[in-house]
Amino acid sequence: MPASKRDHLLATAERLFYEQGFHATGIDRIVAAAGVVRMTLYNHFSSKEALVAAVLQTRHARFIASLDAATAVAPPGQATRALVEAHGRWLEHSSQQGCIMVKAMGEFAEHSAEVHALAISAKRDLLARIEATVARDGLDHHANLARRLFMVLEGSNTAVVLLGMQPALADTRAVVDALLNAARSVSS
Amino acid sequence: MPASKRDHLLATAERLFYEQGFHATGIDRIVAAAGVVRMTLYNHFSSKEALVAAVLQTRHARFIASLDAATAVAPPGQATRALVEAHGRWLEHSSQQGCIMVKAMGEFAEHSAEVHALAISAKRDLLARIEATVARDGLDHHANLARRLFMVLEGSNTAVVLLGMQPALADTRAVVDALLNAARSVSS
DNA sequence: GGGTTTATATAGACCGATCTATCTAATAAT
DNA sequence: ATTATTAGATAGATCGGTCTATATAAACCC
Repeated sequence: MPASKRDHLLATAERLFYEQGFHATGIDRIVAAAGVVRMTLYNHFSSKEALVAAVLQTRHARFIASLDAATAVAPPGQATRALVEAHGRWLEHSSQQGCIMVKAMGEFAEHSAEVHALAISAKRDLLARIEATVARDGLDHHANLARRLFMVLEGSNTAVVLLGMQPALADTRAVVDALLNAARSVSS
Repeated sequence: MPASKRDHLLATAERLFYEQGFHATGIDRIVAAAGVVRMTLYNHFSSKEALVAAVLQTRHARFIASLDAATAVAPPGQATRALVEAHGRWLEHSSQQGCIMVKAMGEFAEHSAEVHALAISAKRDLLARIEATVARDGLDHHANLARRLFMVLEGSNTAVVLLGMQPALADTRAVVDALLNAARSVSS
């Protein structure tokens, strides 16, 4: 009972795009790695651009689902920290080499308005989630705090590559703590 | 007195690589934009990979020079903030669409060990500069603090694209303030 | 200065490889 | 019978890189 060829193509393309880059990954390599033939891919996706868009959409859906699952069960007032921890777990098992949306922005800013807009909206989606979570925890100045937490999580994406996973996660927690403590006491 | 063709090629390639991506920018487009002929490029650079490496090196040298110039003239105890401000100015006039080293890591991780190592070492160079600057300001736990400041500056690269320049810079300052205040009072 | 070497740039043909995408015909699977 | 998949040829464009022949111009020596 293998998953559908379409799903298998999506998973294979996601891995190759993420590891090798979008433009550097040809259709032939994707279909070869997926063990299907080129027409099977074009049967499910109208173009490489459509395949890239589908990859980003499905990956983003998984990401958001994992964040939502974590915040949903968090104790009152702990949703923000739960979101940060969930983000850390996402880095650990799905994003050790940088954020795929950032990579997509870099490669498609001038090449595909659709893909670029998709990556941007994924990031805005994350920011909106952070803002809603911060508000739910009853923290003051939640819009300001949310943007700053967002910035820290963005930084942790790169820090993982440069500092290693465990230091990056520890430093992320430390910076988040500093922000949350400052928010409670000072309310800048 | 036009700059040398080599310098002009470097500047043109840097702009195109940054805006359009590395793999998506062909040799033909670079030489056409630079107004030179194909062989002129290969006269100065042995391959596209060598051109990419040269672009990253010269850009990084400019970046580091601007940071060093700012910290060199900073009042005692203010070098860290001066570095953060210098980084912000770099974003304003040279890096409004993400960090070129991050883009290079994404595109060359599996395609060029040389380019990938160069981008990594540029980031480590920045981290080392932050660490030296924090130490010069006499701040405690300077290695920990430096890694966290580094993470925040990495986040600001992406935040510029998603939030706009001025909000990103303001949020960067706010997070840096929270870290520096926490470092002085709590020494975690 | 005049003539000659030397380095740099131009123009453009050329190479094999790869790129995305399409087409048809045969073959499985439901 | 219908749908999905395979196999493979094919298209035209572009890729990075090489080659040769010509032209320009500064550098050097007498």
